[in-house]
Amino acid sequence: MKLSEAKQQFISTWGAMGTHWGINRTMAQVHALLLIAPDPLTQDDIMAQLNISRGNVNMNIRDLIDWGLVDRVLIQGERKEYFTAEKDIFKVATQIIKERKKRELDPMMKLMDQLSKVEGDRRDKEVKVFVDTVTGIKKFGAHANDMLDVVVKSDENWFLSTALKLFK
Amino acid sequence: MKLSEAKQQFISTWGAMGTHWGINRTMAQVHALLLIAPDPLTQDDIMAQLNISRGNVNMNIRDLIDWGLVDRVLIQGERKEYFTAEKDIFKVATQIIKERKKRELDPMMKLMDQLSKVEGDRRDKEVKVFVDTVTGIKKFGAHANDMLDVVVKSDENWFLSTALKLFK
DNA sequence: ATTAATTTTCAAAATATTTTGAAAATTCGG
DNA sequence: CCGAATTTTCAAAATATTTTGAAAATTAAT
Repeated sequence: MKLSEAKQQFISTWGAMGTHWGINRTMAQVHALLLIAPDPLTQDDIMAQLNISRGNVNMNIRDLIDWGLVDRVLIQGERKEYFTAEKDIFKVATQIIKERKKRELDPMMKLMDQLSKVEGDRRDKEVKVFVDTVTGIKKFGAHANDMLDVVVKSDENWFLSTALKLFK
Repeated sequence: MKLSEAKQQFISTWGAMGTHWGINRTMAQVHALLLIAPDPLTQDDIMAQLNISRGNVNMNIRDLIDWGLVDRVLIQGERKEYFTAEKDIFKVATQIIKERKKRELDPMMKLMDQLSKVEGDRRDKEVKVFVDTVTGIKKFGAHANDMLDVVVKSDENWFLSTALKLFK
């Protein structure tokens, strides 16, 4: 397979995958493009390569920066802004996990705490099932939280990788 | 907080969360409704409680069954079909993880294998960055795969929970 | 076999999301 | 400070997704 073909394939698959992960196709494609770009790119480069409008590039780049996945870089003597993506996939994953914990898991757990304090008699079936469900989610959330911390903190830790396999 | 209010809140939040996880709002809401229902529900029950059309309920129930999160139950003497959701959240998570591994992670890894065989000189910067990125994703995928297996196989395993905390 | 209850399908309508592109705002060299 | 280059914004247009609802298919009781 030719490099140009492989790049296309990579960008398009990464984009499709993005939609399964709650980010939009274009944002994921911009990210993919930057991931495999040896040097920083400008908005115009991205527009040209992905065939999308300036406004679109601008918005998606901004979101990627918010997610901590892309950085602006200033190239001396150049007026234009350049953009570059973190290339280390473990760092990328770490960043995504951190953000999603903050944006999704934490608020969800806070809500479950509240909901578990619902009024009503525990002997009422309706109440019992509700509280049990919410409690189950809280427990799972705590477990997931621990797991994710391990992923985030361990990166390519060899010992951990080995340890994990013991549990399989 | 009243039970009815808490239920509403739960359903609506679970639905919103679904959109961040690549499933649609309604499917997540139907799931939420079934999670906190003490007894199996019919399509009509779901239509009434969520205010959605019959066709919509039907399609989303089918998807939930495909995901292995909901089961049809036959109630003796009744003509209608009833539906019930797995209530154990750890089992729910296990099921979701298994499915998503199969639907997303596995194909992605297969593609990365192909892409890593791209032709071209490794001393070419373009080629190098591309191959390095793809290789990084493969490594991460393997790691993620192991982690997820641990989650799936360990469930509420106390020892594991404790062990995980050591790595934090 | 007939029929009424129930489920499924799917084209069209409604809704939601994404994209565009041109105008406004900002930045910066001279 | 001026003006050209660049970035940002955002309403409107394009596109994509979800929902509806009625017709078709299926099911099961009589």
